Amino acid sequence: MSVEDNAFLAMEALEIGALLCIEKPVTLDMLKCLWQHVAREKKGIYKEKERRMGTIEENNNMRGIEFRGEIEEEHNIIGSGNMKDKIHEGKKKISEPKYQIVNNKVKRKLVHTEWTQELHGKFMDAVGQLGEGMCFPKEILKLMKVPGLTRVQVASHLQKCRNNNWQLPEGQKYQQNNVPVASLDTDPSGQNKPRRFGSMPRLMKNSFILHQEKASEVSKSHFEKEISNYVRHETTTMAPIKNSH
DNA sequence: TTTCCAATAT
DNA sequence: AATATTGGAA
Repeated sequence: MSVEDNAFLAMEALEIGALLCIEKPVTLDMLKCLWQHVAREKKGIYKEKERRMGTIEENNNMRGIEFRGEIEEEHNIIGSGNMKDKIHEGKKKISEPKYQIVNNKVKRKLVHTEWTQELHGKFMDAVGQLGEGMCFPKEILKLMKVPGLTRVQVASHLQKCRNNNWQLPEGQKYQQNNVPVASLDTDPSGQNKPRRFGSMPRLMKNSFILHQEKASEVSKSHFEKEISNYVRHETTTMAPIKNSH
């Protein structure tokens, strides 16, 4: 970056190895474009020619690189990132930013979080702590303490779980730390009207079944009891299952 | 203003 | 199928 709008300087920088020369002050617009150059470089589609020649093009305050027309930010999100090169950040599996070259254009690849057994376990723990009527994405997120995880992501997962529509991705076995069970209505004041919001996800049935398979007699009966609690709860305060065609 | 959440998109 | 995004409502 330079305050100086100097073509010669820019060329020199490019000779030395700069990918791009931009003028100060950097605009937000400009910043939004930068990733494309990184992506390009990574893909090795930089031709030495372009470095030396495609210079003095005045383009959105950019020097040294022509990007208008040739590279366009493509907002279409492609495919789903293959989950291979993941890195672990805290407890959340995230993917590195990914790009893909299609038709000589740089496109962003979709990156999404994978709800692993561990992540889901934390989710369920949080849900269990919060209890029926108190399960809001924001609160769940807070209790989960997973760096990088967002409220919206939790909300999406919560939706799936509420609809009993979720299962572990490929091959992972489910195992819970705590067993979150909607507590029975023990509210003595009797003012425990069903809440419109914040309902607890209903994934417990499956979990119980998995548990029972290897559970001792004692804990088995324990689970059965919990199930009955759950069932009762379901019929009293759960929203009806939406029927899909 | 912020957050929810069902519907819908990818 | 799983996760993300949207957009009206609370």
